[in-house]
Amino acid sequence: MSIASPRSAARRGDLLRLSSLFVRTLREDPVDAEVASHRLLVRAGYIRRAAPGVYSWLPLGLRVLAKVEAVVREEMNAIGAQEVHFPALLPREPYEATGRWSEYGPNLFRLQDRKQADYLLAPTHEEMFTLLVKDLYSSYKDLPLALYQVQTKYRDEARPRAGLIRGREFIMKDAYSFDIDDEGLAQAYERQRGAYQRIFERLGLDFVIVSATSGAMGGSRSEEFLSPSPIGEDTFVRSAGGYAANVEAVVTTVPDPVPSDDAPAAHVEDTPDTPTIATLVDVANSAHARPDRAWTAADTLKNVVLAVRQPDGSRELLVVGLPGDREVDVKRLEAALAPAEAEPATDADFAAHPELVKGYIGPGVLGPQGKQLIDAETGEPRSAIRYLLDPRVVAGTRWITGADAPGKHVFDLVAERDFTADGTIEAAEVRAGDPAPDGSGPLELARGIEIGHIFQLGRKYAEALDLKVLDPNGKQTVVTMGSYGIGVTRVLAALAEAHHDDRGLAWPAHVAPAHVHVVATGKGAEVFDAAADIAEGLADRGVEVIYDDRPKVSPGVKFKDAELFGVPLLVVVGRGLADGVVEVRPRAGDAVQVAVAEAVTTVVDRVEEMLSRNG
RNA sequence: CGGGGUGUGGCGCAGCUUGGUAGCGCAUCUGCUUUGGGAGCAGAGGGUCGCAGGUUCAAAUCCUGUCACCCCGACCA
Repeated sequence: MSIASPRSAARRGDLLRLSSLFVRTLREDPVDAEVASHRLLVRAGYIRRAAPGVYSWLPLGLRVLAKVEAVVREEMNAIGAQEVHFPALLPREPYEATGRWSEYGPNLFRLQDRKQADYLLAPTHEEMFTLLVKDLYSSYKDLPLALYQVQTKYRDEARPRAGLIRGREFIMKDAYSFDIDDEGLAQAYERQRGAYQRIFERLGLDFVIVSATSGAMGGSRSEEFLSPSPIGEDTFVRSAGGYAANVEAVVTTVPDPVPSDDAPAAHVEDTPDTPTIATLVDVANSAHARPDRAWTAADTLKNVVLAVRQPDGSRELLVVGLPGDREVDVKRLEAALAPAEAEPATDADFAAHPELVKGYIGPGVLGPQGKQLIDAETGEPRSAIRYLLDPRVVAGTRWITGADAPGKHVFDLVAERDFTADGTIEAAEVRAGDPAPDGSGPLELARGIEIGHIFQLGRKYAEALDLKVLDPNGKQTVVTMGSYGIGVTRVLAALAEAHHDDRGLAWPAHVAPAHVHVVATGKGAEVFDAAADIAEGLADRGVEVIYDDRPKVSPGVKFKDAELFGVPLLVVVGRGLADGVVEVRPRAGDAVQVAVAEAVTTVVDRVEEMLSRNG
């Protein structure tokens, strides 16, 4: 079904007759479909749900999928990556070796064979790629190497949603690079990055590249490709000056220290019934008003108690201090603490630490200050709770914060002068208007669908699986790897999200299931004959055609179906035939009348023009 | 895993309060009419009412249990 060049006419285009095409459109939205891509792909008969997060592909959907895959393959091949194909069904052992059999947790589909041997449905294939290269290659002369596959992946997502956007079975292109040194890895990464840009450009999909945290996968550099969309699950920031990042990766701009020589000494004040920031600000303004302006939440230092759980299971308390007008962003917090995880402190935690007075916690009992406290009962120094500050709390800044006693707060507590912490942490939420880390202006927040992710894995998997080659000096050297993924089915969904209206899909020409949709309206044989001639003529010239040859179907239904399918160019053969003309109109646009005799030539030109616009 | 909700022909739903012949729209099939924006008339086929147990002369409906699915929050292409 390749998109044959109409010019060459070397190959006949597909001609799909709706009277026999395996498709059924739905007039009503499926009740479980919330987002446009899901709703329209089901209604237009591209996909059908088979199980939660698992979809069957019908002819039209499969055609679009194949086109997306074709673009991905062409660009992968163009940078010298070679296609392989691993099983989706894999034995346990390789995943045991890297620890992922257990680390992946409940998201891994596990099963047993008749001998009770453990298997899994692969969520990703790092292990297999690494082992395959290890099997076959053993010299630096074999490198660099880049391999990829287009494969079905399985993840038992806690909550599949939004149709193809987050499924439990999905198609992913995953590529891996193998290099002898960091420089080689950096080059491989850049090649993949370039290929990704070309892929999404050719597909007609807007995207932003944001720097990302590499998270549990380890590694140094990592970027995500996001398709901006309100229904996206990732929040990212960008500035007018070109900065873009996942919120997890945003580094706070640290203000300059504030001179505090003339700051008043810290003083404790009565602030009864002020366990929250809002009540504290109210009381501060009524009972302890400052002369120049009103107190705001930004004047307060909020201390949030958390429990941090390390991968080895150990657990310790942590207090994060941040301006009272900002919330803790759990994703940023966990990214900052990775691989440890954070959880809320429990009542038992507070019971074990009587110095923590809920609602009135201050730096006085935390971190460096806490180490100086002597436990009244034992006479020993207390075990101080680790205390990390938001980077905005720089030397000289003045705060209202808890005095570690019920109903009391400290005013004019100056950072560095009156208290210090064990360090800083990027845990506060990022807000619109915050400065970009690179000075390129204020940030705006937006949502995006993650359609690709590239990162420099480094040597984690090569070490775990002992992938080494001999270097020029005859020494065993661990190979360094990169990993590059594109969610192919998700890309298709993102395309549908980006290209639709309230009447249906509206595919870019390169991925549409066909180039032209020919509709015959009317009942006379001459209409169908003329439409069939045009459809055949177009196919002969290499154009892919959907031809609505259904008899006894009203024009309204045919138009509605055509709009639902989303083929970019519509040709209507009907009432104009008496005057020797047919209508040619784009999916969204105005119709032009074309003489029947010119129809094929005109449409071929239009198709060529559409296809040459991208890639 | 926490919260909310729903299970009735392929799809969308009513019926349940107050037990008594399973219904409507779309889709499908037949016939006639209709043919430029989801046609009309007439007829037809298709349902273990999620599952199990209980109450009852009688259960889609009441009771108990269970399973599944969907939606909103913590993970990822």
